[in-house]
Amino acid sequence: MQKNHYHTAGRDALIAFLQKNPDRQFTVEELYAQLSERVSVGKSSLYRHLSELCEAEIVRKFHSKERDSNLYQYVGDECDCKHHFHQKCTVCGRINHLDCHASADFAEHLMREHGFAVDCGQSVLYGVCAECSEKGGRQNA
Amino acid sequence: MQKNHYHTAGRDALIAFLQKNPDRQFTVEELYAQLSERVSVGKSSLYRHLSELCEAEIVRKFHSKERDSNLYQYVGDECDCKHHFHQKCTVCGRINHLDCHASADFAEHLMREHGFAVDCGQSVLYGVCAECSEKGGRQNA
DNA sequence: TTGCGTGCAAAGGTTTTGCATGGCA
DNA sequence: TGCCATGCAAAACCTTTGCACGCAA
Repeated sequence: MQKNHYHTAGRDALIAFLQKNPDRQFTVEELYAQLSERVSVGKSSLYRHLSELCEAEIVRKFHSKERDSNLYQYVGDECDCKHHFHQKCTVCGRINHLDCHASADFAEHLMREHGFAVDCGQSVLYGVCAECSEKGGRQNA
Repeated sequence: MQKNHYHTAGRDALIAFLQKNPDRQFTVEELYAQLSERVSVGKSSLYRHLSELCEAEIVRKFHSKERDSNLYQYVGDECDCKHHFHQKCTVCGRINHLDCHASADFAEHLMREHGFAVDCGQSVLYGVCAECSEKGGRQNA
């Protein structure tokens, strides 16, 4: 990929904003609201950028069941996300990277015993994170 | 839930069809095409039924990244899907239930080491299944 | 007979596309 | 200067909703 020929204000602002919040997800609407405060930007351009950034795997697109909308999150380029699973908390929405040998072990088990070549990068484990568990219970189903 | 007062042809046909293909997922469009061959059915009713069946956890709604559309799959009621992971092949689209101790072991590891209470039922592992691997390569990215 | 379930059509929300303009190199 | 990227508006798309009718009980 990597076909962004020109450097433009809107694009830079979008990437910078996402990059500043690597552990958060945003809807297009939220990104539009944030960015249009500072620079002139249209939603169509946002969609175009996000779609391209997703292809380049710099940004990831999620579908939130709770909010029933698409969310975007920066995942960086140097990320070794292809080699570990991701835990997504269904309460707070945060995504944690599971940098742990068990990840690799489990992937290997899947391959050996089940012939299944799991793509860790794509696979998201849903559940409730430690913090939210401690806070007691589930805010939302 | 369980509030279906009446028994109607359209509803029965939908459930029967999904039940006959427990390992496959369908878009609303596909379901509409299949069912409208046999019985009179409108899309709005399909949406209404599916939405209700999802609430009752008889059907599960997935969002397919590849096809970028919502898919529905029968999961039954007696299903112990809450206790094992699911493998989804990104080539053929099939979902396999991972009835295996490693599933539980991994879930326990997540809880013990990471304090993460994973919800297996919601968590889908993406990858390429054994069959598709043997067929060689990837039909679609 | 009663009232829920239905299909149709229209509305609603989100995402994509066409096109002329403006900005980057 | 040439061409890409942009923004606007319209279109396309999927899903929900309103409404009058039909069918199950």
